[in-house]
Amino acid sequence: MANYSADLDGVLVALADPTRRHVVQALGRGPKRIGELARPFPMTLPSFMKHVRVLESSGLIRTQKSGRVRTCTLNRDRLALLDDWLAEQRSVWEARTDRLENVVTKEENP
Amino acid sequence: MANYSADLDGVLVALADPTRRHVVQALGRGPKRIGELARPFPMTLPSFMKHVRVLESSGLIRTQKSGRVRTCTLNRDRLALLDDWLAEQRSVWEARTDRLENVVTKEENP
DNA sequence: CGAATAGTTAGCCACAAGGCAAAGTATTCC
DNA sequence: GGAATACTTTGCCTTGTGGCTAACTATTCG
Repeated sequence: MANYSADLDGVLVALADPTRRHVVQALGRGPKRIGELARPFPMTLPSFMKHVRVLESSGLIRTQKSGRVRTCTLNRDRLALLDDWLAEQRSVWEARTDRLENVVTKEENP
Repeated sequence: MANYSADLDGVLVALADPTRRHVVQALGRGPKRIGELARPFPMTLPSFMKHVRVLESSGLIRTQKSGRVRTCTLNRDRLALLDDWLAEQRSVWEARTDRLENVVTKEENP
């Protein structure tokens, strides 16, 4: 589990920005170099690089430099953290729904 | 669909904070009044209220005042936006995996 | 070698986010 | 009616985020 909450926090902070979500989506189609990734966005390269670093430090992507080119890859495992959290929430309110149904049942058959 | 991206943005921004995630989790167990919700957190009420407003404007919770008490309720539909986005990502990279498998297959049977 | 390419570093700026204290407004209780 | 309760509003402060320009450091191509 290794600090689930802090990790989840990083992932959510990273995804709470449209540019970064677009990058995640683009990388879903396969690895890309920085320049290629940056092209669609109306911002300078240094600004774009900040987003890349946020994504990298959240663990959502990995990057690797070979020669003068840096290539980015999506790390799908990290998105599972979100799945897990959502599942947890669902389990919380399903438990509650069950309790409510018990109440209703008891009222129906007193 | 009504501006899916902006809505998703609001939801993710709201969830990208541990305090607000805890509130969502607490409300999963049922509606609660502001004071009750705020109690576990080491911050003043005005600060806490800012979080409540962020959650409310993201649509993740609804609030309603009766007398001097404001009650908060979780709006589960909003979490579905996240489910949808995750499903979309999965479909993107599953499509890619399929393409890769085609390549492998072609290489195996040239 | 020299020029073009691909990032990177450094430094700056504006504004949003998250926190506080203090004072204000309804409600509700005695 | 007066005191206690349950938020609300105001105003302020610090830090973090996202963006820019300009200058710098490799690589690679001709």
